[in-house]
Amino acid sequence: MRASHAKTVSDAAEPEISHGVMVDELGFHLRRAQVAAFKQFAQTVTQAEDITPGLYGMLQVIANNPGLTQSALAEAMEVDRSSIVKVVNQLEDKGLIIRAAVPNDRRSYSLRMTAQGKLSLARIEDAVMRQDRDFSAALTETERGVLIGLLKRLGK
Amino acid sequence: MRASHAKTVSDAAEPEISHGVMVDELGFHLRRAQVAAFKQFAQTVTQAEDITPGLYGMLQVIANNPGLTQSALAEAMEVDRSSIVKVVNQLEDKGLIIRAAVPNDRRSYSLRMTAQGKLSLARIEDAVMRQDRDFSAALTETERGVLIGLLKRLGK
DNA sequence: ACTGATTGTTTGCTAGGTAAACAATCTTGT
DNA sequence: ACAAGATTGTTTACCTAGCAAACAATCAGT
Repeated sequence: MRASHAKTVSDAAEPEISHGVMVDELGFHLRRAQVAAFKQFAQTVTQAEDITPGLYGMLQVIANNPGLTQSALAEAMEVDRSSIVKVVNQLEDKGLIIRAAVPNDRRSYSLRMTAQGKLSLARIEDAVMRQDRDFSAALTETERGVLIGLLKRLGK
Repeated sequence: MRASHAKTVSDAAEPEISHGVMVDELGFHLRRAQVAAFKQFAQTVTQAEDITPGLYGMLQVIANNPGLTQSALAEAMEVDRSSIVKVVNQLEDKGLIIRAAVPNDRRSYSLRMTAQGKLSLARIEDAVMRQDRDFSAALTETERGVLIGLLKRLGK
């Protein structure tokens, strides 16, 4: 039984690809949705504000936990300490944050938003909010809430 | 108002990191859930069957659309044609699929499962199903269905 | 038979992450 | 007080997964 060469029936150029049992897998749909969200983010927020989802997340954590150290940030974002370095470099190069000295510890840096960083984040937040709403435009407000609620309960 | 140095109140070592407005963003929770799913997949399926989520997806599409070409696979998976090459190489090296000749087109390959590939996929599917259920163990069957249904409607 | 499109591949690039080693610095046990 | 050990940020090397462009081989249409 051949699945290809369906063009004898109709000249519909659509592929009609089957995904088998994956349509019942949560992980599959999770990945699909996430990739789609990422792409849309890139085409809107990244385009306009030159910030990636990762950088945005870091920025929010810094903004909401002023003075935290790089190690704390790494732990909060669940990435390696060494991964943080280039991220912080980028944000500092953009003038959004600073590495401030920590009074009683000359090893670590205290991460803080700059004035410009706060202004930029406000603008970025706007763009992100718009994108986020756009992305879930097919859902009602209630459904959106349900979805977030369910996502929160995943993964132990 | 300082957010840090809470250790004067109690010696709870917990970080208590705030994520600000991100807790209301769908994209944030989507990413979190997906990363968690990926990690759990790596610790179970990849561990036991030496297959990544990406490879598994490819394998399913090949299994369910036998004879499709690399370009068709690329389009189905929404990745570049050139990205497919190493994936197909890996799957072929593992003996799971073969690049078969296409009768009237010497340019393209017809991708098909090997006998061993079919056996392996059956085992892998089992592991994936278990992982997928495990990952959503906190949800009822109904909730799981609702979640998948909502995810399907996202993204344009 | 030419022209143009398609297919698979290679090469070079990027983003994001890990792991190990390291110097500087802090902390702790005795 | 101080040696031993732990932490912090950094660098380096490595890995995966993706894109983009160039390319030879091959096919399709006129």
